[in-house]
Amino acid sequence: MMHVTIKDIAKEANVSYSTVSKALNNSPLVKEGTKQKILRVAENMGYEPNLAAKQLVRKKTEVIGLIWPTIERVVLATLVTNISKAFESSRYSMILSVDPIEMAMDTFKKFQVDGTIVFAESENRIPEDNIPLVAYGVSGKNEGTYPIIDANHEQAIQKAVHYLYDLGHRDIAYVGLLHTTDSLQNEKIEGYQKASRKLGLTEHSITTNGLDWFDGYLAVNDVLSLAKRPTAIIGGSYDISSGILRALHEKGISIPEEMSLISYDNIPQMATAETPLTCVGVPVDQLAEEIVNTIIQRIESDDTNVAKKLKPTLTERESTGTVPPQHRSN
Amino acid sequence: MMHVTIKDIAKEANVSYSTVSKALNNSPLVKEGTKQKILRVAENMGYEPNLAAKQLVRKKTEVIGLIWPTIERVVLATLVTNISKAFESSRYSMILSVDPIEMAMDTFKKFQVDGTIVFAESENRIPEDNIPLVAYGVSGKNEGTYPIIDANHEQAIQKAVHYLYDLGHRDIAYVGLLHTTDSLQNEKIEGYQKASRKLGLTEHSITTNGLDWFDGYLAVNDVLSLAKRPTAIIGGSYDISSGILRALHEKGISIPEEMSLISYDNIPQMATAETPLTCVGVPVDQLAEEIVNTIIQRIESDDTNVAKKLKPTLTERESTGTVPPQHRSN
DNA sequence: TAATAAAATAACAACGTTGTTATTTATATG
DNA sequence: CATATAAATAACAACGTTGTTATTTTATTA
Repeated sequence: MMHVTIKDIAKEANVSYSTVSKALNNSPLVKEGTKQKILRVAENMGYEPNLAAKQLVRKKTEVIGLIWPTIERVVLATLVTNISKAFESSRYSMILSVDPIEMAMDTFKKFQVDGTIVFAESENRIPEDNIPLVAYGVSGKNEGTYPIIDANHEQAIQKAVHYLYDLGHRDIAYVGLLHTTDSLQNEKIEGYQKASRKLGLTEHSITTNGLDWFDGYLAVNDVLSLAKRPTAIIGGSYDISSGILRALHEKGISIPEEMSLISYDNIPQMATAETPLTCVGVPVDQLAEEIVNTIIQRIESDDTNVAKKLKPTLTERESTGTVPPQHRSN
Repeated sequence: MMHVTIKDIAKEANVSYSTVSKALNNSPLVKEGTKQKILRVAENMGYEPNLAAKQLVRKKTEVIGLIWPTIERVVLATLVTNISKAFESSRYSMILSVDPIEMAMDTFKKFQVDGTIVFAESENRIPEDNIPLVAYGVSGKNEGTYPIIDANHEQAIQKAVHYLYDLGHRDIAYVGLLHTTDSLQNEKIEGYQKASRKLGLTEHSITTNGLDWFDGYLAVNDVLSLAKRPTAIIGGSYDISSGILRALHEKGISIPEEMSLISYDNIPQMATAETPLTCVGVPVDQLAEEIVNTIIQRIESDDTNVAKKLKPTLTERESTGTVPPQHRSN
């Protein structure tokens, strides 16, 4: 059985194919009665519109391309899922490429996607090919040809520090990747430092060797051998925090009675960790929502809006509590 | 500047647009001289062919859709990257959807992809929508409307056992997810059991609670408290093995002097683990190659080939060695 | 009830390609 | 050198839509 076209429907319904087209697009120019009849016939015949033809005349695809060159990072996987879900309630659908940016752009240009979302790692300018573009995750100075959506990492960690402070903690360690050129990591550290200074706390920052779980795992030894043993730890990412969590369990340190733990990254996985983790960061669903809205807005109103730093949220779970009595400062 | 079409080129080059079309498709029907001229003009004008138009008449897109509903699994991420790479040397390109199968199929049907690859988790039949389809990873009985590519998990683990046996090991533990309905896991266990029986070894299978790294980490305690302490461990997956590795390091058990470790999954990450891991499984690049070839072949010759179980390979690294002297059985 | 306005439908030209058929131009043949 | 043949190019109809313009049908008015 060949593909059925509007002309087939027209013949079957005894109308002209232009009327069919209008009916299928719910145009007010066709009488309700005929519209219903045509719709029914189309349904019966199993009509599927031909995107290529539509595209050829309308020059719109209602498809967004997402470029994700580094699929190995779990946090981003969650974001992708959320973005995909966010598109469901719009008239757009999403396709994905894991190729390097330039290549992916080429593919998407061929497909004539209406817009692209790029998960960018470096701060390098992305060559904009006059397809509306929105980037995620390249902080740094933005020269403003395309919007950049980013979480406010600094503020997130600050929030974490203040939250712990309010619970009575005075010795709070930060475990993450220090001494790096990765601006994302650096922003977090700055948040930690600023908040500590503001609250008059001594800083205990412990560097890891990488961003994997065992990097966090190993760092716990360093934390515990600090001159003044901290009562709370802030983990710089989901992976690092799960390593920390594992190590603490291992050493029989109870959470949150003896040690509070709070993690960067606000993703659902935090709730299903060994001990459900309190965390800070922009919730992924919110992030996804924002990215989707921005690209759609940019497509539909050609709005060259500027970078957006999203406000992080703190989600309280079982891994944090008030400071243990024996450590309470007078 | 508007999009340049073959008609624009035709005007510029003083030929008819049909000649331009032929020239651009390198048809033997146009004289070498004019062909060159046209190509030059096209280049100069920055011509980009319009896929929609081409597609409308040719009914081919030379694009393959990959459906990957469960992006959270790292091993699959590596496979995706490899598949994408494998397509580079063909005339096809690949797009990805992370939507549920039915939804993704719909999107791809709209795009009129020439074929789809599905990463299937369950053994449920995938509704084939007369777009050529190749599935990856649903073992089980295949009723044969589409090819299923799968690694021979059972044979892989058997290979691991035999390899360890040849190194002198007589007490080999298997750490993985037991007692499950997940047929992939079960195949591995069967491999372990069959090989053990064949070689007359006592079985030491330790079940984990899940497939995460800490599941492997935790299982090590069970391994070490077995009546007869094993001299080698087979980890059921990359994640599990990295947990095992971590735990062994932690406990100061040297690898491979005191304990050999071999992992299922043959991915590049194995080489960059704390201790480079010996592993078994079909190498991802090979798997990717096979998947790509199969779908292309199916598209181009409508070959309804049957399921393919790929032969696993053992890659030797630093985590395995001969059995320690004190454990040697006479 | 004819004239007129409004509503519904039909006709048709785009959109940018490919592939088939028709025409022109160059080359070989007797 | 006229003629048959081959090579090169041009013309044009698809492909399946949308949107604009032309036509028909129906409703409204004097």
